[in-house]
Amino acid sequence: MSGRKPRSTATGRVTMQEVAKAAGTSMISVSRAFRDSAMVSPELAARIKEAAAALGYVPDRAASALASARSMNVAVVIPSLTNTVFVEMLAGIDEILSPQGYQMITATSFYAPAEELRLLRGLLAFRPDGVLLTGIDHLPETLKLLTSSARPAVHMMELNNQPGSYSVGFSQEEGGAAIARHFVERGYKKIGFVAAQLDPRTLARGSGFRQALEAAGLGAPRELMVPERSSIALGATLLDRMLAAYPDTDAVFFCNDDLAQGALFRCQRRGIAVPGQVALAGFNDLPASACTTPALSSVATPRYQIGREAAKMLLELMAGRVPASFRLDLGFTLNIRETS
Amino acid sequence: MSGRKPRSTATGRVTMQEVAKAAGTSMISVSRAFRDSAMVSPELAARIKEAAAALGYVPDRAASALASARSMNVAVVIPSLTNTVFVEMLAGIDEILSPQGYQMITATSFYAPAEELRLLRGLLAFRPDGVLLTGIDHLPETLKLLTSSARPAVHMMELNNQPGSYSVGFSQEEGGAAIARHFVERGYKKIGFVAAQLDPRTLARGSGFRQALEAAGLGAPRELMVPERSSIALGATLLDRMLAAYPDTDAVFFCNDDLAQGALFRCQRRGIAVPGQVALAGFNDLPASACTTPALSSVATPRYQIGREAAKMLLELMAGRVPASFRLDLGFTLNIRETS
DNA sequence: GCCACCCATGTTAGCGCTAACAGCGCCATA
DNA sequence: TATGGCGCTGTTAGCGCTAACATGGGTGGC
Repeated sequence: MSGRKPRSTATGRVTMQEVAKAAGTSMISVSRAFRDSAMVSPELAARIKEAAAALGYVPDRAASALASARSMNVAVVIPSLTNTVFVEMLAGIDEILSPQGYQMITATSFYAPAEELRLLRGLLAFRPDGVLLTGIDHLPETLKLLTSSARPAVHMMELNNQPGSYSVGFSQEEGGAAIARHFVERGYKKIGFVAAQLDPRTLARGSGFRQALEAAGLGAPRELMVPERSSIALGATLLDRMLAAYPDTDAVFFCNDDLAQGALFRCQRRGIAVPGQVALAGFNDLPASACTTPALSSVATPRYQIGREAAKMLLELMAGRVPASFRLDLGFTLNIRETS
Repeated sequence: MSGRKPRSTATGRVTMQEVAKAAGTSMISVSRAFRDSAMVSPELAARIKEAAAALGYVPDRAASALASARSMNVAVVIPSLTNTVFVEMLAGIDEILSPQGYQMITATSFYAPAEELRLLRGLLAFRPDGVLLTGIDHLPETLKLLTSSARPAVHMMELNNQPGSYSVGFSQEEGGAAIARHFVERGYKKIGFVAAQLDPRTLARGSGFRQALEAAGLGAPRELMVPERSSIALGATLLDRMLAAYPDTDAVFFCNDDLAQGALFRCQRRGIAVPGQVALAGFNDLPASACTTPALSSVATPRYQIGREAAKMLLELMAGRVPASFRLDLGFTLNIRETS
C-alpha cells in the first residue's frame, strides 16, 4: 500500500546524512536543528524539518549517546510494580523528566538488594545521565558501583544522612510514631502491630511505633510480622490471627493500608465494631481509605511529590548544579478518621 | 575512598578495548564472551570475566545497538500509570522480557491518541526491536509510523481483526454484555450504566452492555457518562447522581471497579441496601472487590496474562518466527458475588 | 600424507551521530 | 579602509561496539 521507504544505508534506516542531502546542507546542521533549532537560521531549520518529515527520519539515540557523552536516560529502580506507592512515585518522576527530554529506564527489584545490584548494573549499560533508587538500604557493592559509575544519584522514600548522598522522602519512623502517639492519646492500651512485606521502610515504621509506645509508658505492642507480600486478603487473615491470639486487643496499627483495609473489611463481615471493639489504623492513605465506612485512619505519604522532587533534584545534579538541599524531607500527614 | 578508576579513553569509561588488553586477547573475543560465552573457550571466557570484573567494566548498549542493529529494547506505550490494570500488564510484560535480556522502554499517553503518536516517535529513537501498544484505536499516523518503522508490534487489551496486526486481549463488549445478561437473569428491570474516563475500552463495555439489554427486550439503560478520570471518590458521587435522577434504579453497572467500589462505599454510608434496594456490578475485579461486605460482583480481566502473552508473542515476532495466532483471546471471568 | 573441514580467535571497516575546531561573510568600530 | 568580532555553516575525527570476513591449527577420511 505504501511507497518504498527511501533508503541508502546498509541498515535501511533513514539517516541524518540523507536528510542533510535532501535539505541541501550538512549533517551537523541537521543535528543542530534537531537538538536546538536556535542553533541554525530559521530558514535552514524549516528546510531541514521539512526534509526530515518527508523522509520519515527518526533520530537514533544510540548513535547520539555514543557521539556525545549524554544519553538523556535516567535509570530508575523500584521494588515493585504492584504496589501503587512506587508506581505513583514513578508517575511523579516521569512528569518532571519527560518534558525535559529525559527517558526513564525502569527496573523492578522485587525488594531484593542483590537483584537491585544486578539491575543497576544492567541499567548502567544505558549510560544513564542520572540514577534514581528506592530506599537507602543498598548492598555495599551497589554503592560502590554507583560511585564508580560517577553518575549523580538520588535516593527516594527514605532520608539519608550520609555525606555526598542525596535523598528525598520522609521519616518512616516518625510516621509510625505518629500513629502510636495517636493511639495513646485516645486511651488505647492493648495495642497491636501487624506487618507484612518486611522491607526496610516497614521495619522503620514498626520501630518508630514501638519506641513511641514505650516512651508513653506502654509496653511493647503485640506483634504479628510475616514476610509475605502485603494484600487486602492478607490483612483480613492477619486481623483474625491477631484477635485469636489476643482477643482483648483494642487498637491495631497495620504497616500499610492494604492490610488495614483488609482488616476493616473482615471486621465488617464478622460484625466487629470499629473502633468500638477494636480501633484500626493504616499507612500510606490509599484513595479507598477515606471512603470506607468507618473511614480508615492513616498516614498520608507524599509519594507522588517524592517522585517529582527527586526528579527535580536529579535534574539539578545532572546540570552540574548543587541542589538547594541534599536531604529533602517532604513529611507526612496523619489523617485521623473514624476507625480510631 | 576507592583507588583511581582505570581509564585511558577520552570519556573516562572502561572500554572493551581495555578489558581485551588486560585479558591478553582481542576486543571481539570480549564481545563474544559477554554476549554468549559459548562462543569462546571456557578458559578465555574466565580470563575475560575476571579482567572485566577487576576493571569494573560496564558494557555500552548504545555502542552495541549501533554496531549490531539489535537494541534489545522494547517500546511500550500505556495510557496511564495510575490505573493498576495497565501497571499489572506492564509487570506481566517485564516478567517475560527481562529474563530474555530485553529492556522495556515505557511511556504514558494519558489516554490521548495524539500524545501516543508523539511518544511512539520518541520511543522509536531507541530503535526498539519490538513495540507494544495499548488498545487498537490509534491515529492513522501512528499506524503509518509503525509500519514504516518495520518493527514487529503487538496490541494489548483489545482484539483486532486487521490482517497483519497482532493482538492479545479479550472482548470488552462481551464483558459488558455478560453483566447485562446477569442483571436480566436476576430479574432487574430499571438498570443503569455509569462510566468515566471514556476511553475506547470503556465505551466498548458500554455498548456491549447496551446491546445485550436490548436483545433481552429491556430498553436502553439509564446512563451517566463523564469524561473525568475514574476514582473511588467519583464512584460515590456518580451513585448519588444516578439515584437522584432515577430513584427507582434497581441495578447499576459501573464501567470499572474503582467506580463500583466508591458506589458501594457510598451505599454503606447512606444505608442503602445492596443488593436489596440497588444491585451493583463493576469491571476488572480489583483485589478489594472480593473483600468488601457485600462482596462486589465484577468481571475479572486477565491483564497480567495479557502482558505476559503479548510479550511472548512479540518475542516470537522479534525472532522472525510466526506466532501460533495473530489474535489471542484470553477471555474474562464473570465473578458474581453479593452485590447483585 | 594430503586436503577438506571445523573450531577458536583475530583483523578490518563501519554503525549514525556529535565535539571541536575551522571557515566565511557581514557589520560595527576606529 | 582596515580590523575585530559575531553568527552561521561546514569538515574532520572519533564515540564503543559488532558483522563479516580472514587466519591458524587441529582432526579425520581416504
